[in-house]
Amino acid sequence: MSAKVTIHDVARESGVSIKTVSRVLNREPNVKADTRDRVQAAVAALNYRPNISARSLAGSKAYLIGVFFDNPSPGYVTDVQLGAIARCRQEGFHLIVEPIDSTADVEEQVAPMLATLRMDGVILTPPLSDHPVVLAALEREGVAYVRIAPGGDLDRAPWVSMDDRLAAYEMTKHLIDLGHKDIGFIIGHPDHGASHLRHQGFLDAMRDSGLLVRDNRVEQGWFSFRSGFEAAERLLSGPDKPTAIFASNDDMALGVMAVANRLRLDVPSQLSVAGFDDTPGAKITWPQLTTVRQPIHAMAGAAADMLMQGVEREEGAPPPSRLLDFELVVRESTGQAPR
Amino acid sequence: MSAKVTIHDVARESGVSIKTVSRVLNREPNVKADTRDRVQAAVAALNYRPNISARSLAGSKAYLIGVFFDNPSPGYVTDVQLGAIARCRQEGFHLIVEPIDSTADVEEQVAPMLATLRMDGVILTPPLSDHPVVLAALEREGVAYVRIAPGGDLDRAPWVSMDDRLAAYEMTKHLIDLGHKDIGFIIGHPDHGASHLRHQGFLDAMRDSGLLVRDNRVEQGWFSFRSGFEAAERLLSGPDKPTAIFASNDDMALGVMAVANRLRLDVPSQLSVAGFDDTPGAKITWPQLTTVRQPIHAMAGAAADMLMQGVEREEGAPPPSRLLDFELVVRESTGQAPR
DNA sequence: ATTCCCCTTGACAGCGCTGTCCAATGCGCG
DNA sequence: CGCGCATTGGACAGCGCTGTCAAGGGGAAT
Repeated sequence: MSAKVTIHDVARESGVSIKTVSRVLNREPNVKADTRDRVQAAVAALNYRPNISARSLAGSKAYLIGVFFDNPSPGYVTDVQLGAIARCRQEGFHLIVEPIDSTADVEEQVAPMLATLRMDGVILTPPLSDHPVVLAALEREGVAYVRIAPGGDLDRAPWVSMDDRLAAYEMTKHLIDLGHKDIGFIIGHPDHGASHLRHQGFLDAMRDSGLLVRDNRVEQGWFSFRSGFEAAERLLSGPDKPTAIFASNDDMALGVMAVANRLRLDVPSQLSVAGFDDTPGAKITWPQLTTVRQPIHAMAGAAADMLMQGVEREEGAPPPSRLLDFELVVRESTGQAPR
Repeated sequence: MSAKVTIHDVARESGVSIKTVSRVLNREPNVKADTRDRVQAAVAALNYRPNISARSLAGSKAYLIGVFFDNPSPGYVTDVQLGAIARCRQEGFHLIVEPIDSTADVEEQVAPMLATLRMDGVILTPPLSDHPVVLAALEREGVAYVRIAPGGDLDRAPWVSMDDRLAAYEMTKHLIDLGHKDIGFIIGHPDHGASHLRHQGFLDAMRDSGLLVRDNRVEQGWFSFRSGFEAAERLLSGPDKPTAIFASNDDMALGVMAVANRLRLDVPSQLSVAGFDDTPGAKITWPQLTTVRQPIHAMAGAAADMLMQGVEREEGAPPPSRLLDFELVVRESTGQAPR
């Protein structure tokens, strides 16, 4: 076990006071370049690392960012973590992950944790981005937070998102351009704000192209493979079938593919299938899924950035939020409509 | 923002010294039942939560458990996190996740983090469980750790695992019982200790049944969908095909399924496919994958337990490790061998 | 040269808690 | 009735760092 080296050791080594060491560590101004160099040399020589507990106890920063999730999609979750960590590392911050079980007592899970940890901020992933109890607890404890892809109440707090409506609009357009006129749609989990936006984008594109959306062409799903599978069974039962199905996420699209497979419907010659998210699963199928690439990694990184910079907004001003770009990923699961 | 309530407030409220409050918080003996109750009532009344930074600065515990990973499989990673958290919550511990990029300078990623955070312990997931630089850094910094599914050097430190060899053995037996005699095998990533064990289990089962394993029936994979896909292409090219393929993990098995699909080989009537891990992907395919359920959640929980109890082993004694049970999950991707 | 100011640096007091050590109290026993 | 021991409670000193405040030093302005 390497000996613990403290700020005092560095101070002694470089012949300055501990306060000055603290100054250079925190990149405070008003330190002579020469002094700064000496301290940095000592830090390097002793291999000194400030103790995070001491820093957060004495100071106002905890160097801890929380990530809350209650997301059935592991790919999404890890992507968020990776994106956030990438930015945190550079600033010496660390990530605390906290799965929240929304079916249990949320207040009880969140409140104690916020009080003990006193994190600098937390990143909320859907569907937690819109969870009233979580938001309220965060505000009550005075902990800053950034919502990823919130569904509504956008002025309440800073957020990072992408234009879900536009993405769904463009995907629908892509299908229409391929000649599809009768398109089925599977709505996502109603608790996720994005579900509504994607649905709206679909509807808008259909309307703008003068296409009819029949009632029995829209099914409710829950973002899970199974729900997509079941929705597809309803959509594809009987002789009257749509020529394309646009599912609100990849997992459900995979469910659609499975049904098509079972029904011996060839994708894409007899049925086009489109997903949303570009999860790893999109490539783990054959044919590979046409989908929308969400900038999850970048969104999480941006959220972490905002938190580390201490997102503070002036009274009345809109929260400093960001809308990132998505990308339409056209692969093999969509093709020309059968005539 | 709720006012910060400290241990002093609780002490005043309950009419004892802060030290006594500390005693009841830490469940130390020698506190009269009556006193303990008064203190607990005050804690509840004031909604007091001890500050974790102060605790770890003053005491020897940090209430922080790290999880290191460099795993391409998000399902595995989240499962580990969920399993570990479930146990940590009960004891008031929190989880720090740290992705490690083994292709970059590992020492540089691990050492500073260990020094600043001073965690109570870290959980190592494959392939990090066998990473020499990580193990060495942990030992040098005197940070306890538990390895999940390590490949070798088992006496070095505590671990939690399952019997990978036996599981692969039984899966192979399952295939043999179905009448398969010509079975292909796809080896996992060579850096993962389990890869070797699974391969060995396969070989043992074949030998015990008096079956021959031809050289061109064993392919090297990397645990990724793509590597499984490519291995399957080699295995299934030409007229001389195995009747079953056992892939060392689900992602690769999914790759095999994709190739079978493309080749218009019906699974399972013409080709049986078996995977390993029971990741979410195993159910996100049609037919669903026969696989081995790894007790990932339980393994992570056990690892967290060991760390929180302060795994200390006497000199010479073997580390207090645990082998958990696996389960063969037979679904639709395996069936009777074609005659 | 003198005054003023700003740039640098350091002394010191905590942050909220635990560990150590000692005092007070209560009990059984000779 | 007094002594010794076990039990319980409290005072106090840090843990390693940052925030506050004040002091010293050198240059620009007068």
